[in-house]
Amino acid sequence: MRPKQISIRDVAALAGTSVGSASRVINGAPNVTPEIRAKVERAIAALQYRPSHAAQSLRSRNSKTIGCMFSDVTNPLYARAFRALERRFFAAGYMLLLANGLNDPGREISILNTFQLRNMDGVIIAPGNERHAGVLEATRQLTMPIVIYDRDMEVEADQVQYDHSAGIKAAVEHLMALGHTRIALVLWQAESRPVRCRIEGYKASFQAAGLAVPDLLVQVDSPTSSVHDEITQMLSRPDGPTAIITQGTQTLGSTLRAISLSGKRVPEDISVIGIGDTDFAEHYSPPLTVLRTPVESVAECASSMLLRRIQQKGPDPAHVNTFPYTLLERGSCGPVPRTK
Amino acid sequence: MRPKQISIRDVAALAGTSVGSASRVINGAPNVTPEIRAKVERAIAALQYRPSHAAQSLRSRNSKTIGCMFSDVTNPLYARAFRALERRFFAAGYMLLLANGLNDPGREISILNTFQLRNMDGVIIAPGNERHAGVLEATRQLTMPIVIYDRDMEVEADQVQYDHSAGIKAAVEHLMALGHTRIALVLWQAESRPVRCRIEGYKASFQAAGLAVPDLLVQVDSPTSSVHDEITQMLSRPDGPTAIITQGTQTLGSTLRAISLSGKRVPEDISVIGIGDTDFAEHYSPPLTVLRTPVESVAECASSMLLRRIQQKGPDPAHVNTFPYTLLERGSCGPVPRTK
DNA sequence: CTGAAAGCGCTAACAC
DNA sequence: GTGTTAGCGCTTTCAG
Repeated sequence: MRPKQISIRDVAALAGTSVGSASRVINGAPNVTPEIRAKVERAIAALQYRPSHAAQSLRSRNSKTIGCMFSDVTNPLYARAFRALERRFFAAGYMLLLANGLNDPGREISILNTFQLRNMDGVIIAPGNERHAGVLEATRQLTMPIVIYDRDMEVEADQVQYDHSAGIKAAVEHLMALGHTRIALVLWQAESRPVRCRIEGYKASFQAAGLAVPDLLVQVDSPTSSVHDEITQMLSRPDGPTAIITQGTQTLGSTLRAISLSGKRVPEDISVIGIGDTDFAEHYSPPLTVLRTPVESVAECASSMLLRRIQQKGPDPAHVNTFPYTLLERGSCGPVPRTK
Repeated sequence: MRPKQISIRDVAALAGTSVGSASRVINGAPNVTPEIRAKVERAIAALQYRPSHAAQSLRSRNSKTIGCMFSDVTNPLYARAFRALERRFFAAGYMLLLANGLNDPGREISILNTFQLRNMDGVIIAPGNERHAGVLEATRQLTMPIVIYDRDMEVEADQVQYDHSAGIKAAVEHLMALGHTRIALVLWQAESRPVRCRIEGYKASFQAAGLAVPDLLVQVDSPTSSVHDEITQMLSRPDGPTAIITQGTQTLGSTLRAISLSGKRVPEDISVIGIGDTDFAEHYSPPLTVLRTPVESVAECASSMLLRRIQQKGPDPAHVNTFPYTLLERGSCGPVPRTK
C-alpha cells in the first residue's frame, strides 16, 4: 500500500554517494564538497525524500519536542503563554506537546512520566498541585532541562514567575490613594504560588499603611462555585468593601454579576480591579482597571532559558526570573463614595 | 554521564528470558506464560526500565501522537475543544502536539508538513485558510487519518462541523418573534466555513420571512480592528439595527462597548445575541443570550472518529458529522423599542 | 572530505 | 510458548 518509504539509502544511491555524505548534507554539516551537496540535494528533491523523525530521534537522542503541562489551556492566560511558546519553539524547529494537568495530581504525575518516557528535549510546567509529594517526585525524576512556570517547587530547574505580591500591593495602594480602606481580595482557593503571594502582598500593604488587615479576604473553592453568593453576602454587610480586587475570568465575572445584582454601580459605588488582563476586562462596561501580567515576555524568557540549556549542556546554576505586574488604569476605579 | 540507559536487553537478561518474550510482556501480548510474565515484570521493576518511545515508534511505525492544528488556542472555543480532545486521547495512550496556524498559510503548510514528517498517527485540523491551494495540497499530502474541524475542504477525511446556518436562523427568528426586523450580523471577515454559513443562514432567514435582507451585515477585517467604529456608525444611522448578532469574544466585546458608548442599553434599546457561549457572555451585565456551540460533543465525536480510523485501517467512506447550535436565552433580548 | 560499518532500542517474523 | 534474528532509518565513529 505505502509505496515503500524512501530512506536515506535511496537518496545516497541516486546521488551516487554514501549514506554518510547524504546524512551530512541533510544535517548541514560544514565539511561537504559543494558538488556532493548539490547532488544529494537534487536526489532529495527528485525522490521527495523526508527524513524519519523517529529514526533521527532514536539515533541522535533528541526529540526536537518540548513538553508543556499547564493546569488548563482554557485559562486565557495559559492559552496566551502557550501561543507565545509555541511560536518561538516552532521557529527553532521544535514542536510542543501540550497536556492539561487539570489540577489532578495523578494526572499530572502521569503526564510528567510520559514526558520522560518520550524523551522530551525540555519541559515547561506549571503543576496545579506544586506541593504534592508525588508530583514533586515525578518532576525530580525528569532528566531533561526544566522550566517551572510560576510555581514554587524545590527542584533543580530554571524558573519564571510573576511578582504577585508587589502587584497586589500596587493595586491596594492605588485604591488607598483613592481613599479606600475596605478593600476585598477575591481569590481561588488553591495551594499555589500565585495565591500565596497575592495574600502575602495584600496583608503587607495594610501593614505598611499601618492599618489592620480587613476581614475581606475571600477564597472560593472553585472558580465557578459559590463566588456569587459570597460576594453578594459580603456586599450586604454594613462594613462591606468599597473596592474589590479579583482574580481570574470566571471569578471576576461572578463578582461583577453579584455587584450588579446588588444594585451597585462600578465605579460609583464600588471600585474593581481585575488580576490579569483579558478580553473580558477590556471590553466590560466600564472597561476594567487591571493588573496586567506580561505573559508574552514571560513566555519569551522561559523559551530562551530552555533553549539555551538544551543547547549548551554545561552545568549552569538554575536561574529565577521574576516579572512585575503593571497596573493598567481603565474605568473601574473611583473615589470612595461619600454616602455609605 | 547518563548511567547507560537500560534497554529491553537488560530486562531480558535479568529475567533470564529472551528479548522477544520481554517485548511480549511489555506490549501485553496474549501468548505468554504467567511465570515468564512475572519474571519480566520483576526485572522491569528492579531496573526501573522504561521503553524508548523513539525506538518503539521507529520499529512499530506509529507514534502514539496526534497532531492538532487550530488557528489560535487563544480563542476560548478552540481551547475548550483542545482540552476535550486531549483528555480523551491521553486516556487512550496518545499525546497531542498542538500548533497554532495563526491564519498564516505558510505557517499552516509548514505545520502540516511537520505532522507528516513526524509520523502522527492522526491529525485534527482547522486551517484558517481552508481555500488556500498550498494548504489544501499539504493536507492532501498527509498519509494518516484526518479529521477536519469545521472547515470545507475537498480532502478525503472525516469531518465534524457546526450547523452555523441553522443556528443563525434560530437567532434571527427569535429576534423576529420579538418584533425585530432591523437585525445586524457582525462577523469577522474571513473566507472560512463558519462565516460563509452564517451569512447564508442570515440571508435565508429574511427570505423565508418574505423580507428583504437588510443592509446590516458587518464584516470586520480582524477581530480587534475597526469593529467599534463600524458599530458606532451603524447605530447612529436612522435605519440602524434594533438587534445585533455578533460572533467571537473580542468582536462581541467591541460591539457591546460601542452600544454602551452610544448611550443605548441592552436589552431596552437594543437586543444582542452572541455566537458561541463564553465566560464573557455568561457574566456580562446583563448576561447575554447566546448561540451555544456543543464544543465538547464535537470534540468527543472527532476523537472517536479518529481513534476508530486509526485502529481499523479498513477503507471506510469519510463521515461528516454536523452539530446544532442551541439558543440559550438570557437577558440580552427584548421586544423592539417603541420610540425609535 | 568521504565511505564503510556499527549500532540506537525495539518489534515482528520465523524457527524451534 | 519462546528464543533468535533481521532490520526500522538514521547518525556517527573510524579508516582511508
